[in-house]
Amino acid sequence: MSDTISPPAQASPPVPSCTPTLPGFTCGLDATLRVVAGKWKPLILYFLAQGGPTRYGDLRRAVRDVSDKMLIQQLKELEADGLVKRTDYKEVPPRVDYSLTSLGHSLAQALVPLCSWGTEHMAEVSRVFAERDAWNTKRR
Amino acid sequence: MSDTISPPAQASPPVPSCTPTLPGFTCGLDATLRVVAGKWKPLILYFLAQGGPTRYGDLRRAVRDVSDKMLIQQLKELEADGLVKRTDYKEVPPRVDYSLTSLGHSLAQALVPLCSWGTEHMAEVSRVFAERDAWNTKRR
DNA sequence: TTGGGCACTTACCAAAAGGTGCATACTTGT
DNA sequence: ACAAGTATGCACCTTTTGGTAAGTGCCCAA
Repeated sequence: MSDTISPPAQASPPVPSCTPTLPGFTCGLDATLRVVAGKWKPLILYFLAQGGPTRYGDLRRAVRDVSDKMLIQQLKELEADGLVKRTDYKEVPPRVDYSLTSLGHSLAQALVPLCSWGTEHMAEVSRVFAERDAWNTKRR
Repeated sequence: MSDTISPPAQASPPVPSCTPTLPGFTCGLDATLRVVAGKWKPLILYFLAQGGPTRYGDLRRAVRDVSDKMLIQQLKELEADGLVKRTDYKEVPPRVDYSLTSLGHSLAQALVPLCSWGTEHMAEVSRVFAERDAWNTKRR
């Protein structure tokens, strides 16, 4: 047919196709993204993946810049999505801790390459963002 | 997975720590997320990773449900971030196509595990979302 | 001559996401 | 007595995000 079959002009292996399996999701990637969408979710997940069960206050201090409202909200969603487990010790000064479920753990694993990518290419990303921000602030 | 070396509650510690390397980013994961944030970006990236250079109209039709405004906007950002390359053929009926840069390709690779995760756990995710949506629509 | 496709651009709006700050009920430390 | 810490809840508000609809300039087909 067409002569345009100059194979992988790019050395990298082809990305496997993302087949739509269930209604409501265009593909697996889509499904994943809905679950990790949220400013702090991946960071929470990743943080929990590194340590064991973590108390709310510790989490709060670890994920700096997060507000109570946001942290609680995202934790609740993660819990509802079956990614984290909340343990309430019903004690007098409240004591609660959060840990990953096995599902949460598996997701955290899947995040590793993203994290690596970011680490490897952080310089480029940083530069690009600096430019964009500079341009934005100049314009505004 | 790691074999059963799980004496403590902390089972598998294969998640490497995400070290803050540059100012402005808490970690590599953070950096990555800023670049792929956006409702359509991962899908665009993933789609471009599967085929070669793609014309705007084709992309538009492929990523169904995306509006012109959104597609253009996200493409522009991806281009500004050095992930996609835009080629304008300056022809009479406009002809433009988009392809991934090597940086874009590497990011697409990093997305593969996320895609797989979603595919593998789509049933769980789907169920959880159905519940949540049902609950929301009842409440509203 | 009208209509459609191409690759956008713009103006306007609704919804969602996220932030601030106060309140709770109880305890411990000063 | 009072402040501070604990883990949240809630009301209010701003910012960000995404969607709709229209328009642009050009060409080709009917």
